[in-house]
Amino acid sequence: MTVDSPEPTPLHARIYEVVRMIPEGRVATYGQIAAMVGRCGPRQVGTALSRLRKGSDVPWQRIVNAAGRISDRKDGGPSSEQRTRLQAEGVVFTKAGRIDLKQYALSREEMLWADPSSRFLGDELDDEEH
DNA sequence: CTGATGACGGTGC
DNA sequence: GGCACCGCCATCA
Repeated sequence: MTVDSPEPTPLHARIYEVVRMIPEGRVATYGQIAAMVGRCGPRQVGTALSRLRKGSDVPWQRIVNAAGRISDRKDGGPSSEQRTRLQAEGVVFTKAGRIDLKQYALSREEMLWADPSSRFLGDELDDEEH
């Protein structure tokens, strides 16, 4: 191949690895992924996902923004494919087109799966509804 | 190296 | 709940 393969940077590879840990039927916010990966902001997560190649095994549809909404893409609107794929996993959208993060997003405990040693949750545990 | 960009988040109103 | 601003930071031209 004469063309150089768009090999993901180490950071992006790490992000993909974390995203793959999200169970089917659940979601995570860009911020959560960033916290789990560490040393990167939410934007890097979005950038990494935007660079995914079609047919990748990364469940990119499970990443939504902090508002529980599907982020708009450069093209303009939100990805309809993302919504379809999430609904196929059982994720329910509200009438306003939003996902109840309290119900579907990863809990603090679940975020530890990525890296138990990391203390991205430096704060005290509050009483999470649900 | 410098500047622009982007699938974002927190805060304030 | 919604909107405007600013901050963040790896990537890319």
